[in-house]
Amino acid sequence: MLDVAEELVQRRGFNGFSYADVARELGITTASLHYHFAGKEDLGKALIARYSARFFAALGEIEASVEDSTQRLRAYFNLYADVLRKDRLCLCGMLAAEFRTLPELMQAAVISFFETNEKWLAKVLDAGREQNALHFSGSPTDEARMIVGSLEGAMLVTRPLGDMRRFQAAADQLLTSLSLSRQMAEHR
Amino acid sequence: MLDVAEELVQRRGFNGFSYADVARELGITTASLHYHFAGKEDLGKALIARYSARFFAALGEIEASVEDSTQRLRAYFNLYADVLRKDRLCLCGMLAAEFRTLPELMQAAVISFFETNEKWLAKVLDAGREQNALHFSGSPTDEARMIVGSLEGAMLVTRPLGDMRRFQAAADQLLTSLSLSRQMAEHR
DNA sequence: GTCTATAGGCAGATAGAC
DNA sequence: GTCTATCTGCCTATAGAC
Repeated sequence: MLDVAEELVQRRGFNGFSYADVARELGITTASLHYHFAGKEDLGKALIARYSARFFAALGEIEASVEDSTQRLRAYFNLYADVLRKDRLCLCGMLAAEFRTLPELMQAAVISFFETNEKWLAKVLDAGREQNALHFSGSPTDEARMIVGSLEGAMLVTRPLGDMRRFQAAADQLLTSLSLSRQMAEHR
Repeated sequence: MLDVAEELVQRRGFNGFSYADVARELGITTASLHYHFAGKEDLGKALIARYSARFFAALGEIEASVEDSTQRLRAYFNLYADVLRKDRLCLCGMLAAEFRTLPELMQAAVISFFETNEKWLAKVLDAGREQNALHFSGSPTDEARMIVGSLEGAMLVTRPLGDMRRFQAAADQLLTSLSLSRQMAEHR
């Protein structure tokens, strides 16, 4: 149920799908859907909550299984690539576009997703720089924000153009610029 | 008429506004709107056409009035910042999110916008590198794609978070990394 | 939990008078 | 060009039977 709705939102947007779409796909009626999610806002909140939980769990998984900072970044970028490969946008990236049309509680949940996401990334960046494995000029927070924006934007623009390599090129370039050992160090 | 519709699409998305919204704002009826734009798709096509024309005219203006490559980039980034300052997304960035729900001709027009946009930017980047004013590792085309994605994404994520400085920080970082003279040169 | 049935509203769109 | 009036369809949502 959430699976079907999630796919629809990530592909078509929150304003681009209906209860009827979800119900048809599941072979049930819209009335049944309303039993589980009284209103579309409830469904939306549930979707963000589950997506966030899964995403942050994946971040924890990366921390647990990957030591190297560069490899952690690579794994992090892969989370986005996996979404895009399924011809979807990041759920919260899509909702960010539709932000002005969303109920308040959904807006707050979207903001919270990005803040937590960027906080985790900033931590990884900070640690990587500490170990002299990653190199960037500004604060870890600013760098994290820049990276999240770039990844979300790369997904956004890649999908219409339909060439997955475009996203990969952007991700590779981010990774390269962070890994190059001499470039930024000289300017600190 | 197009002004009102454009604002609505850039703020709320193509699926997030109606003929009634436009008509109300203008003090006319939806029937009158249908006289000028038979269907929503026609309105959408007209919006993209005008937005693209205006955007590309602005690019021409930059070429005509600014010589320095770095300053051209700065002016280019400012086009995006100006849109965001009005609490809007790039029209085609918004439509890229909703891509899967758009009529075919609108999809084609969105793709065309990005291709022309990136072609212009790649030309500026190439010239700048030629003059040793800009520095990047891959092809001008790849770099242009990366920049467009980053700018679109920065707008996307900045708006919900509501802090314009976030976009500026991302733009500055792009500009800085392109301007630094030593970093990439060593790795060519 | 799922159904049928239906409400009430708004969407995009059209006919025809002025 | 703009209007009134209207259509048809889809949307979210609810009542109540099974």
